[in-house]
Amino acid sequence: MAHPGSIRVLLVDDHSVVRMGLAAVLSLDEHIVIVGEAEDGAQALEKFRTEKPDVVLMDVRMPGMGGLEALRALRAVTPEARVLMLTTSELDEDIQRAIEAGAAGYLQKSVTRDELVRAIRCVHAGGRYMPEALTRRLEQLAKRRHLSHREIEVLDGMRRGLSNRDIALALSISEHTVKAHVKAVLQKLESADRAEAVARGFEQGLLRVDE
Amino acid sequence: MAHPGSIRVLLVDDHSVVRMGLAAVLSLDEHIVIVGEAEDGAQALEKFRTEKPDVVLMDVRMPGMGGLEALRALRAVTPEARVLMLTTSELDEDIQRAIEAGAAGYLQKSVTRDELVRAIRCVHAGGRYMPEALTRRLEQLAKRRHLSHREIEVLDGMRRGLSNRDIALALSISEHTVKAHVKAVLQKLESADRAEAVARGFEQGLLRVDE
DNA sequence: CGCCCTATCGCTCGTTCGGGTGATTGCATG
DNA sequence: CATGCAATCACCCGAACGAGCGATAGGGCG
Repeated sequence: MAHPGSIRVLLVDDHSVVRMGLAAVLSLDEHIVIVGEAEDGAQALEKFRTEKPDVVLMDVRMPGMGGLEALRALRAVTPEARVLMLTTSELDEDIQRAIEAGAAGYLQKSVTRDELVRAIRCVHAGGRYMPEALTRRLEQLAKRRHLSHREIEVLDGMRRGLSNRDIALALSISEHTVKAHVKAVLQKLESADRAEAVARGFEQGLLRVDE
Repeated sequence: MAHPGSIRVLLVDDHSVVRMGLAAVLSLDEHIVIVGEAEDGAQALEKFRTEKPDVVLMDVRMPGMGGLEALRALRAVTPEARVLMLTTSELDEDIQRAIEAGAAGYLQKSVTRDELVRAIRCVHAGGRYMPEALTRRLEQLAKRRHLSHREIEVLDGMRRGLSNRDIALALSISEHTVKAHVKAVLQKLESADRAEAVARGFEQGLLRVDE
């Protein structure tokens, strides 16, 4: 190692431009050494085994094995791995899942060089790093009433244009019960009708575009 | 200019990491010179006036004035401006809009260094650059019936949970007309009801999560 | 053991939705 | 000029929706 206290970093992002950018930004700090790059989750696991980095900088969205899966897989094998998640999409409850999955921090790609370096140092030192804006979002997410498993299934039925009766058939329950669930969904999502409920579902990440 | 045939490039992206990455990638080519960077649309217009770049590399999504607006504004004043749009979100009909607004090319950030440089040269030479994958998407988009402006307004009403009557009030038209629009939307989106239509709206990028 | 939440089922009733089938105007494209 | 499309308005009607009242049974938790 070039410096005694150097921090060995592994970059994981499917966009080469972003990797180059991170490398360019981080190479300005003499304590940080890029020991490897990976384009997807599988490569990340591979590189982690061979390079044993101190900190992993990982994109959330990647083709194939996504960042969250990779994070979980990594933590399952090596719980002491320090992983800083990076993202472009700010408004997501991926954040929550990332934290639950054991991320040591969560950053947006719009971070300044300074904040990025601070975050890496913080994480390397064993701490957690979370930008203020995101902690605020987290609180919002915690506040929001969350739907039960059944209610989400019903919401998904609505999304697919099914009538209450058809949802009932699909779930093998009575139409009355479906209506009860629909009512609960509408209340919890503060929606006037199923159309708005579906919209809220998308907005809050309960429903996803990629099917 | 360092080289006689050098291409003067302006970078526009709100993520400093991406700008650094692009700068790092492009500075490897001796014919390309970064003459400026901007963080948003307004800055881009400003920089364009002062620097007169040959090619503008612009992100689609930016806070404040988005990339598309900036593109339109730029082309309105300087129709000969050569703008290459960059994006992370692959599945979008922003592409179509970008082309309509006069973009000379459309790239994803996952491009290789090689392709990026080729695209810049191509655009600088007066051509258009469009990755194969995106041309295929464009055809798909062209196939799909697209909603009129009014129909999208009505769809947005549905998304907000408004009844036909309320949409009518909001748009200052009769409820009958709204029903006609709703019917057209349901047909075009092949939806059984407004809930599914809203879902399709999100899936096809007609409606956006960020409000 | 109570308490809360979830899932399930039941009924009524007014409102809204969406299909069917029309029409007219205006604008643009060919 | 004809054709097509968007936007506007109009009527009828059955089916679906959502509100407002319920109830019962099971699981987790203090």
